Amino acid sequence: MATRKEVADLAGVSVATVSYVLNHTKKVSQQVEVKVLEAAKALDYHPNLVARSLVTKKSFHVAILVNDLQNPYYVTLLEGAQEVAAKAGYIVSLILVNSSGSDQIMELVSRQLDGIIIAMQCENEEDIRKLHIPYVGIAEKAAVNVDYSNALNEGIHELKKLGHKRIACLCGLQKNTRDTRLSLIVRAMKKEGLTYDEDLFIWGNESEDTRIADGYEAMTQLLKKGKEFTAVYALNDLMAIGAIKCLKDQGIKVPDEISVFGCDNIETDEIISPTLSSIDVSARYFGGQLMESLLAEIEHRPFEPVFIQTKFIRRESIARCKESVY
Amino acid sequence: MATRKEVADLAGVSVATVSYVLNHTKKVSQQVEVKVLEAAKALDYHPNLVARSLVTKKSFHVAILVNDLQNPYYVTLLEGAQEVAAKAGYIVSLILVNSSGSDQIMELVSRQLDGIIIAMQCENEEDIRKLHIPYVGIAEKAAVNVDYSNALNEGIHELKKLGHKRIACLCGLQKNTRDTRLSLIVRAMKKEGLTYDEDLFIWGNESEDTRIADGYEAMTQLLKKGKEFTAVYALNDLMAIGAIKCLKDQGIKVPDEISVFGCDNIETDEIISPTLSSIDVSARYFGGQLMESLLAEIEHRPFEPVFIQTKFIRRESIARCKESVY
DNA sequence: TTGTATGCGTTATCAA
DNA sequence: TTGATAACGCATACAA
Repeated sequence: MATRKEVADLAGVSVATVSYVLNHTKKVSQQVEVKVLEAAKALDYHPNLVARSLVTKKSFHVAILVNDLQNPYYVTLLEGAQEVAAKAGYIVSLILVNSSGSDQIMELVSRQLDGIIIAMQCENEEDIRKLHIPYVGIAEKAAVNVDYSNALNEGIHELKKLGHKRIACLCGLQKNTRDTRLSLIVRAMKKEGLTYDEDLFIWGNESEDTRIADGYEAMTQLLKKGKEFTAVYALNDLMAIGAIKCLKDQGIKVPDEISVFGCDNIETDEIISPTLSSIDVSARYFGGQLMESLLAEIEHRPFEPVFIQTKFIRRESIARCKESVY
Repeated sequence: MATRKEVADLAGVSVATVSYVLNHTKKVSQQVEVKVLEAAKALDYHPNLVARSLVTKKSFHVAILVNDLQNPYYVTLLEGAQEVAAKAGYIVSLILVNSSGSDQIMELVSRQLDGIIIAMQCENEEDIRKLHIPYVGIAEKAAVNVDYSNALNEGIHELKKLGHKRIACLCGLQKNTRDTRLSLIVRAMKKEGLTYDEDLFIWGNESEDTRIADGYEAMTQLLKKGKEFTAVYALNDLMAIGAIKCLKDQGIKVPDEISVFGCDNIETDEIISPTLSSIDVSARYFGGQLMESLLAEIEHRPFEPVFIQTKFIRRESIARCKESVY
């Protein structure tokens, strides 16, 4: 690996001059410029970003914290974020946060990371704040918000129109977790004059019980209650898929007897049978905007808050209410 | 951010001594040890890994190159790799290689990365070799191999037993791409005395046409040929899922008229209907072992080559041949 | 056992 | 327009 000094020597100039031309940081004469560039090319010189980081205190390195990469939603979000970062010259590292713990998180400050995106329901956001590193999350109201209200209202309205009166909800998260979707779904139901029954809300045990198996489990619990319902909203599509599987296993027909819809509009929705109604949230765009806002904060640029609109996508999993009781 | 010097001052020792105790690199007296540790804790000191990298020339930073994160197979592989890396103190960055190009790859040198995992069908491996950075790929024979032969033999044998004679193959990759699975499937067919018909092999156009839509497209092409076949092997499950969708759309019943099996054993296999027969490849373990072998190379440790065994998983998508013709 | 001093490859400050 | 040279925070050879 050629160093800057070698380039300087070959070009017959000082290291400072090499910096000037390579970083376009000061005016240099045409003569030296070409000499330096030629020398750099001849030596196949690549600047050492580690050394640069040491003095500039900027690493152009950010991290994304995820805990459920098996959920395609987060993968798409990640793709969107990575793309934006790459375009801006940042490299993004993936931190899979699971049981193992937060020692990995403390490392992020040692590594001089410029910023962090928290792409998960985060319990210990406090730990991250203490790092004094710029970060953005997906949970709270922030610079980039997904506005679920439209789509949720639409979904509930659609169910109402089809005659559904008792709608259950597979929440995925623990009770009392503040999640926009969950408060909005309640509001949407009230708005449509539907009876809101706490017993039809199934909560998760862990911070994020939102996988297929969790949907299956939640539906099992719901059925066990023996309460009447004719439609189900699941926090996300994976849960909805699990729930449908459970209903099938119990010999209950979807959508003939129970209508189901989820959220995220993942690719699988159109593959399964019945195809799954869902809410499209532009996960890729969301991820991209999250990164944009993070980079803006890092670079002390202003960032205009963005509100991402959602859309209800009706597919086969929803049908007219048959007034059947479970 | 407290620096090592501040810790030294507070503890009343030299910076070298601080290094000695923090890195356990030299014997120090109990006295100084506690003094240093206390000072470090008091100042909430975190070593600057960037500075360390500059002198040690080790970044504990590796990259994984992927081009299709929408394929759960790669996600699982990534998870396995990341877990191993994290445990060894490495941070892993994700490089999404798409059309945009390879400028990102040159950056990896500048960032002093310790190693690279190429988790994709790679065209420009040459570019990466030129970086003179340790790397491992998934394509070629290497330190860690997935032995598909068992599972493929099993799969073909199973089909043979069920009366299938003409088996098509959706290859996903471009013709002449050397892929273990594709050469092995041919061998398996010959071994079972099945007629091998080139016309029943559908190739991809791009370097990796292996998504759901590609499977759909490949099956469309296959049907258009009008050649007889009663079973299909798809390079991976996504393609198989696309193929089944296509067959359904054409009113062809799976598995009653056509049997299908894929490869990777992704979660969706058990969700769709019919459930998809597949080959389990322990993607998580594979990813982990890839990382192990990379780290071994980086740290100049010996690495015992590993051969990952595969298993054929029979599910609903395969049934007795009805001798129907398409 | 502990301290001093040098270098890692940059950027940046100040002179020239 | 260019060049010395001092940081940046750490590791380490060598001295003490």
